[in-house]
Amino acid sequence: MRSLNLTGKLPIYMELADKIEELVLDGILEQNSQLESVRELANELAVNPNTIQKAYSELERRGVIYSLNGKGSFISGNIEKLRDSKTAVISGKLEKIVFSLKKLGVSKEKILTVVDAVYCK
Amino acid sequence: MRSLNLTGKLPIYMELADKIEELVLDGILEQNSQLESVRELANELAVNPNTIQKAYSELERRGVIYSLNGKGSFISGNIEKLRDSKTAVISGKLEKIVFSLKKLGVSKEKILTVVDAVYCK
Amino acid sequence: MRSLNLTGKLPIYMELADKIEELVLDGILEQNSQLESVRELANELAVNPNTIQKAYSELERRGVIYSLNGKGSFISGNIEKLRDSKTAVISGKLEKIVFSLKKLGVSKEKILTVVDAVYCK
Amino acid sequence: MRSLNLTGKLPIYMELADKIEELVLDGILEQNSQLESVRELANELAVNPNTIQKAYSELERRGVIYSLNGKGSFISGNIEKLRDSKTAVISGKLEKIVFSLKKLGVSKEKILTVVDAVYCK
DNA sequence: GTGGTCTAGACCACC
DNA sequence: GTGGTCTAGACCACG
Repeated sequence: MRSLNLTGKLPIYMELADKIEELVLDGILEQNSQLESVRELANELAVNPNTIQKAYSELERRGVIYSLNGKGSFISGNIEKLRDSKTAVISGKLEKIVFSLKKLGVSKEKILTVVDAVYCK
Repeated sequence: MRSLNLTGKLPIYMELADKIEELVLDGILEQNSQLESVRELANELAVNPNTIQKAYSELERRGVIYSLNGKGSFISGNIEKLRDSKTAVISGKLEKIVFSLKKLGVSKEKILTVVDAVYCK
Repeated sequence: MRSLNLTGKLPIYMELADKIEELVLDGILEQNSQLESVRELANELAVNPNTIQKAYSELERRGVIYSLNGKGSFISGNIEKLRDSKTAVISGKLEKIVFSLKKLGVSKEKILTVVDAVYCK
Repeated sequence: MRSLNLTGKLPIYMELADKIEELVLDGILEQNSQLESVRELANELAVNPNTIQKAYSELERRGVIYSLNGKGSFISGNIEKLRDSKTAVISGKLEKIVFSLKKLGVSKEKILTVVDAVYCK
């Protein structure tokens, strides 16, 4: 049985949604492939089906998955658009972070060092 | 009367604490100077005193302020340490952000462009 | 093999019924001609026979087709009446839509422009 | 005690959300005014609080209301944008409707008559 | 079997 | 007091 690795900072359904979204964006879950059913996953993770349902609803809202009544839930076939919008969001966060560091007196070179480090890892 | 400029994403006491911390780190509130009393500030901001109290507690926990029983709350005299720890925290966030962007297929050059843009602003 | 072009907003049996009704009203399926059997169509569309059955029931309910026990299902011979009732239904929807737009502050002229555009297309 | 006037076509939480949105767009509920609490409304309408919660979540997602933890839920202060997007959606529906009527052989003049009738009402 | 809705009742952080 | 999350268990339409 897989477990959830909860951070506890976010509600369960949100962490689950984020995790699945990440798997999709990383290409680990293939486009149009079927997800586990609400009940299956609820059973596996020892979580209430309603919570899984909420996670799936959130993912559908984000366009990460689509659900067919009576058939199941499936990974979206339109991931590029998703990836673009997510990139835009995270770039926004990057700007804020860099701005904060600048205000704290961190030099540009120091930041570039961090960026380099991550990219060489 | 000053107002709060709530973003609504965080609890009020947290936003208030963040704001005060920022004022301290920016040098606008001087070291060892006295903060307004809980009741004064609550009155000014039209906020429940409990909320102010919680914000002050949060700031004390972070080491941004210290409280003297019966005298009031004061800005910490050791801001450098504060600035360092905050820098460390934000650098950690920076790493995560950069890692996410790398996974999304964003090139290092694109990131450097964003960093440059912020530093030239 | 024909496929379904599912929109996903409606249940499959409903989308199928709508599509067949449209073919009838457009005169593509001729009056009193025989429809494919439930099993044939289910096979062609790779859909559960129950779903086809339900679509046919829906069409019979609407008066679009009629079924003869042991012989099969046939397009209704009285399409004009059908067209009239459908026109009435859609006109009702039109009224609601126009009323909504009026309440939203859209001028009559703006609506007429839209109507014109569709009719000149 | 107010009642719900359920149509039964949509889930309760959706009908409720639609109804409240309508009241907001009609200007009956004023901007930034406070809504009844989840529990109050649940009690009034004899519906489970979770259902009301879901309706409020839906409205927040649409930008019709905003919720402050521990304070309550409030009508959005930015209704114009809402009205515009809703107008766009309904205009799209109008096009589809008009197109259907055209295909059914309804003349443009007949449609204009209906539009006139609504606007003179 | 599937997703989705609803109820009942508990718990939490926040104000 | 408030909104929000979660569990447990039931019911429905759909395929």
